Amino acid sequence: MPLGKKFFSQSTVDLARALLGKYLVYGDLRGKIVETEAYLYHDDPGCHASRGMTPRNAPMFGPAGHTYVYFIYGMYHCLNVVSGKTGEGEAVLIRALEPIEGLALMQKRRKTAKAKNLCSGPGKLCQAFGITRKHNNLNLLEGSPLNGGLHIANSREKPEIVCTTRIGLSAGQDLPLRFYIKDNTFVSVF
DNA sequence: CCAACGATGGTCT
DNA sequence: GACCATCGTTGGC
Repeated sequence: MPLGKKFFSQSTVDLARALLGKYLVYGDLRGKIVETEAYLYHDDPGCHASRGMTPRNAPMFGPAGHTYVYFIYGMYHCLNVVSGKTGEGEAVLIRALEPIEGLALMQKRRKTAKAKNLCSGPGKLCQAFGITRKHNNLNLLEGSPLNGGLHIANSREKPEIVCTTRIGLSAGQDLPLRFYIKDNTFVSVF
């Protein structure tokens, strides 16, 4: 079942935790979300929105449940789920998936057969799912005709969650805003 | 094994 | 012109 407005309306930290165990679905591709990071509007210098709205980060200030996809290091994309109040730039970065369906296409795009190397990082999972800037600012909510089929699907899993500091930042490194499913081997960094 | 580094281009100052 | 929410490769042990 696609998740709707109520699910995306919880606080950004709660959403980052609630997304663990849910599914990212796009066409015939499906992956279980196993690692996320929260980016907050207040007191978080690591957040793209921390110095105000710019053309790039504008989707973060929009409604919860939209996507925020950005291009990084000249060759990779990262997928976020916008969260928090409209007008305050917050989002959850999807950092890793456990591949569930559509492995053959993921393997072709990632140029590797190893399941653990298909979606175990924010750039990797966008490559495996074919997510680019064209998928920026799309509505993930159920019933949206313009979302291209990209959505988050529910599950009953209640995973055991580990919390650590976030990966790869040069500001806000000390905040405990990274979450992953305990003992899941598809996480990007242990 | 793992630390270091280069690729590569959009974004903001 | 500097920075960057990354990744694959390289070269040392």
